[in-house]
Amino acid sequence: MKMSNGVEWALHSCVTLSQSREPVPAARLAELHGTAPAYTAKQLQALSRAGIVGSTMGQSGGYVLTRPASEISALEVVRAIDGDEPAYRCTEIRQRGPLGIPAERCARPCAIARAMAAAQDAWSHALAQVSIAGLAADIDADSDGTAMPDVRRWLATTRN
Amino acid sequence: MKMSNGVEWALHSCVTLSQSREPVPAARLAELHGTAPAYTAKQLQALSRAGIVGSTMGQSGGYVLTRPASEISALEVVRAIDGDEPAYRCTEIRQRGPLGIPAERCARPCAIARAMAAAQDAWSHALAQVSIAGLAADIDADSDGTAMPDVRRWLATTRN
DNA sequence: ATGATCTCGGATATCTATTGTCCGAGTTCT
DNA sequence: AGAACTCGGACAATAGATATCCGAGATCAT
Repeated sequence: MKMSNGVEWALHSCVTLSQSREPVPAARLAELHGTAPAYTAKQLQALSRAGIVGSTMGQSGGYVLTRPASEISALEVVRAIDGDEPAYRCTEIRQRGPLGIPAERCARPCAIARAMAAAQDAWSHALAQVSIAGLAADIDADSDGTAMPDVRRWLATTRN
Repeated sequence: MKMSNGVEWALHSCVTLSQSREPVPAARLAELHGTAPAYTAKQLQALSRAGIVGSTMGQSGGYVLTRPASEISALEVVRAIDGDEPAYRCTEIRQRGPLGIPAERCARPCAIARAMAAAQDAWSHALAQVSIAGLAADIDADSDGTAMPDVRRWLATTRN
């Protein structure tokens, strides 16, 4: 079970965007994070499709969060990048083989699928309670309150 | 985020093995579940390496659970097949780019990594409380108590 | 004791999905 | 009106999972 690598980039991008009211181009985010520009852009496109960020085209364009950072959960970001399909998909093994159960008696999902779904719900619930604003605050606290001001300052800097 | 498809096969195999004290060959399990024989064998090898099942070679050999089914958690099976690496891996983006934080000040994991780890812990905790015996009981209950007796009867049948 | 048969185990191709990249359409500012 | 900069989707390369096969080893029957 492996999550897309782009989730990390997307979450960092959202945290960074939460520090700017002005649009930030994808290339700028890639430069700040030290990530591949083209691929970073791809993740931002996914966020845009999901409605988490809004895009402005043309000169002085870029991406902005569409909602307050406190109202965007980490779960939304993960789902936007990694897809919202559950990690476990039941192939209905119980219906196959010599002891296959007829589909009519399979109203409820398989017990194994139920257990996996419950685990995924616990995972989702944990991520739903983490907001971008909370992440930004935690990152800031880890650096004794210097990280986010530094980001704001760097974003305000005109591209040399 | 997608889990290996073999997890489903492995869990069903464990539930089936919990109904037999005699060794069951991999080919037999594949036949019962309607799965590809060669690939099913591969999953059982992984379970064997993890110590969840024991193997007996030669004629009338096969696989057996090494512990009571009530003491084997679904989490162990998932880890044996899908690997025990966490779904989210931090690339330490905070150390990169123009605002990169020096490694010496990165004693704690990144706040984003912490949130993801907490979610994964919630997921693991949920699966750790599900035992193979519990799954067998639930599957049995879903079929009004006919499923597991049917499996025992089928396993006792000599291969024509 | 010996042979034959059946078992697992690891090494080996195929294939899908993720990763990574590029260029065109559209918009904004000058 | 022109030019430069932006996003957006379409296009290769790569890694991992999927699926398979054959050899090593043990057991049972003879």
